[in-house]
Amino acid sequence: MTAPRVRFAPSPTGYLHIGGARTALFNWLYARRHGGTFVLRIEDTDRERSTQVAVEAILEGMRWLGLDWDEGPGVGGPHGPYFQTERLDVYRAHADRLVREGKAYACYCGKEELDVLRKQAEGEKRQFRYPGTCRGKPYDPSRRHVIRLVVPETGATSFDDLVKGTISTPHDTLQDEVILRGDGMPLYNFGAVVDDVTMEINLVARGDDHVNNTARQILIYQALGYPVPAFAHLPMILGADRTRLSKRHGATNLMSYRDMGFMPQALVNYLVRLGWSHGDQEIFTLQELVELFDWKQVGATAGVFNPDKLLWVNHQWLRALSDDELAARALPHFTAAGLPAADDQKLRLIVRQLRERAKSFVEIVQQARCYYAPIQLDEKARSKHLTAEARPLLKAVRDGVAGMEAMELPALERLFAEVAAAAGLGLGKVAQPARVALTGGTASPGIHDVVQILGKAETLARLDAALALIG
RNA sequence: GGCCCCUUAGUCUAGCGGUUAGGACGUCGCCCUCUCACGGCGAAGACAUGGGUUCAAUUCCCGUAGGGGUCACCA
Repeated sequence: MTAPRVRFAPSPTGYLHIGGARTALFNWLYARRHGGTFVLRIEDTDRERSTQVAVEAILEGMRWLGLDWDEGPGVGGPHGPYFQTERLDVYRAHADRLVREGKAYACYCGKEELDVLRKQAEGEKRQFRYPGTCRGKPYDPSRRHVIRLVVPETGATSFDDLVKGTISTPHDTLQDEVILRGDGMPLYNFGAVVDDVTMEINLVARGDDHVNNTARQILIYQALGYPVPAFAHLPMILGADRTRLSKRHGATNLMSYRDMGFMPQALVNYLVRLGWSHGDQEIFTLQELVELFDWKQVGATAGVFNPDKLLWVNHQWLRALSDDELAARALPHFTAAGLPAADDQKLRLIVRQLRERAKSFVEIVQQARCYYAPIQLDEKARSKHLTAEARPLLKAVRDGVAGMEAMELPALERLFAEVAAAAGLGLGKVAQPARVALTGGTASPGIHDVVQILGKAETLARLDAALALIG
């Protein structure tokens, strides 16, 4: 088989969203799997909505996920330019040829008059189709016009989708489509086809909201006399209510997941499993995915985005990190939260304890807050554990710690055990009050670890404060 | 509404004519235990529905219902 050339062609009208990221990922995986080429093309012909900021945001998202492109913005390539607005002459040339060959024609109908017809059809509960008024009219470049493709009225166009199987579209549901606007801008279907042809794309993989465009595009390929590529339409990602994923369902901006403390590997892992599978395996590295990816395993059904599962996947990735890596990656989130953490031994002790307890960097920060800021004493925890009965126990722990040189785990374990034994109580009777005094709450890593993280001075200070509080 | 696509537990999925319908997230219970996690064990929970085809349908075909997508001088 010839090496695949695939592309991801976002329009820069906003940030890179979850769905787009998955489309890009599948394309990238396919290209890498077969030693093909992954092209990034920016479809910015909607001048109203396209922005440079959005272009940057999309590139940033791609880089964050680790999806590098072989041709496109920044890297160039032999089929450039890769911004559609820089390719207007290409579309014009192709459109002119179609007009010359009688496969397309200039249409002088105003938008307003067509809207009237549209309304009328709507009123009669009729399907509106452009009536072909300008078919056969002579070409007059001096009048403002659009270019329409001559679409057959009978028959049907079908294709074999790599994920959905054979899909057929009757021509009577189509119309003489506009391929070039009055201002010379190509319409989506035309621009995409001309670019895919000139960029030698041989497999088009995109969201299945494009299924209905495919027949129209195939008609354009045929009018142009070019080979039709293969198609793969990926099912949509839905929200919990099974409607198209949107802001209402939570964050759809890929990069906001970075800010929420997710690892890019986790997003890739989760996104690929939403619609693709390899037996019972849940966790995949990018390398594994490159080796295993296959359209055959891509499901045809839309999937609901499940934040809980994403969090679980993220946890799997997080806990697999070494202490050093985990600390380094978590640090920016501490800083963002305004906590004075540094990449030091203390941070490493903290992340070592929190890797099993926190599923994201943000959760790590939440759970580690008490080691960098004054404790926020939970009232229920205080009334239950910082009691008169607990006072002598805390005092004993305090004095024990005061008498120790360094905060070594074995010594701390001995201390807490001795205090409990001396009082004839279980370890919990000592540990819980101490935990509340030291962290402000009832949930934390092992009490010895907490003391070690806090260090001698801070431990004593917090214990004294608790003692004073009890009175 | 027309057209197109989809349909295994709450969710993601395995399955590709004969299985006690498997795994994962989540939920619940028990164990471990200084709390919380982690881990271990266990439980509840699915083939939308009606017809065919077949010795045999979750699996193949058709209808119905439900869901999604799309019907622009947007992409």
